[in-house]
Amino acid sequence: MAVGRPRGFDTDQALERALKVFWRKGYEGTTLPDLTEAMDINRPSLYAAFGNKEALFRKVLDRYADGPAAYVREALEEPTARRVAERLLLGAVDLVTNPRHPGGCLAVHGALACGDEAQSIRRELIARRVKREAALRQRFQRAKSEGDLSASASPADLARYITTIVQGLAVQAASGASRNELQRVAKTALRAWPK
Amino acid sequence: MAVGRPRGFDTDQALERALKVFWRKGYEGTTLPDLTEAMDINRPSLYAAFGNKEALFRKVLDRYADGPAAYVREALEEPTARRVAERLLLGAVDLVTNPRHPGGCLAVHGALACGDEAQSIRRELIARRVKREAALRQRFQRAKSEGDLSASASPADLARYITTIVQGLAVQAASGASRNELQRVAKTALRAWPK
DNA sequence: GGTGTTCTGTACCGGACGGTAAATATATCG
DNA sequence: CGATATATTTACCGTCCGGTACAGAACACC
Repeated sequence: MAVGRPRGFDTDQALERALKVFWRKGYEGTTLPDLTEAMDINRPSLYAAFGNKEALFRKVLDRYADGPAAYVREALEEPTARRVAERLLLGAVDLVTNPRHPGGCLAVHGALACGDEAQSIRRELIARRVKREAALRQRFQRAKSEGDLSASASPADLARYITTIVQGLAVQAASGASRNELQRVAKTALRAWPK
Repeated sequence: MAVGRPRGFDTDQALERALKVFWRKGYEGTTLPDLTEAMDINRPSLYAAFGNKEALFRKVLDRYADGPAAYVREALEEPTARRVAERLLLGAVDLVTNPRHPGGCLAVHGALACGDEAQSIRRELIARRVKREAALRQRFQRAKSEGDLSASASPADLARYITTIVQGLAVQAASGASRNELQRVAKTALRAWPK
């Protein structure tokens, strides 16, 4: 066991609570009192354990990707491009309308537009979105070489199309759309899938 | 002419400059110094002419709807549902990737997630998004009765689908997608349109 | 040319922001 | 039992926030 006074709170639980707050209020809209109250720790403890507000948000982002948004990686492992697309869309609907979550997508509305101080977080979120789209494009490329995606289809176009819908779903959920409504959007979107 | 000292600036031009700032930084991310500097007026003049930050933002929203986003109303006047959808999608692409604009859509990322102080603005934006979708649904309903939209099509589903894509386009543009890329997204999306 | 009215400029308000110094409490190690 | 190391607590820092009081400047009216 480590020397010194042991930590009086569970960092994992604290991170989970911070995630919920950032998810609901975005990066800029979340204040340190918001965080310390939700995490039930005081400010110096937060700084000692997580660095600062920005570092905490990045840790929260990783947790988000490994937890609520883990469906993305799972979707990429589906056997066919069509099923990848289906799973991505329906997984997104589940995520953004899950009543146990704050609603919407942390990665989309965490810092879409923001002041100068949050620009670095904004860029980080953009980078993650771009990276996710790239992974999807590569998956569709592979599908093409494997023959389950038509030779005339464009992996880049399809990846961008699916990504666009997923992001649109996040905005819709933030505007109050229901799970059922968004499932129908996903279904409609899939009608555009190449034969 | 009105009595008293005349205003030393053009309110229309000032509003236009405020629009650009809010568009780029969102409601919360925009500070009063950001505004007064861009508008080239001092703070008491801003308050005398526009009320306060929130009232200014609402005026900016109206200007946005009547200016850059006026394509929405025009789109609704297209003769067929299919052409309404086309015009809406391509108009959105033009708007969110117009190099003369800040990029993205003010109504989408103005206040998607925010702190307690901005909740009233967030609700206002949600209300406007919902209203716009309702107008589109009614237009598709009309199209159905006029016969240019298949009897089996769902106006509600289609309206939500198109709205979702438009909002996704805004996020894509904020992530750096090019006009050409998003035009291809719009084209792909239209493949889902009912025969 | 005074007078009333409105706008501009400066300087300021209380409060909230993100972040930290310093003292105290609680553990392990010798 | 010290001695050492880490965590918590309280209290505070400078800065920026949105909003405004007040005095002076520029016009219309009589």
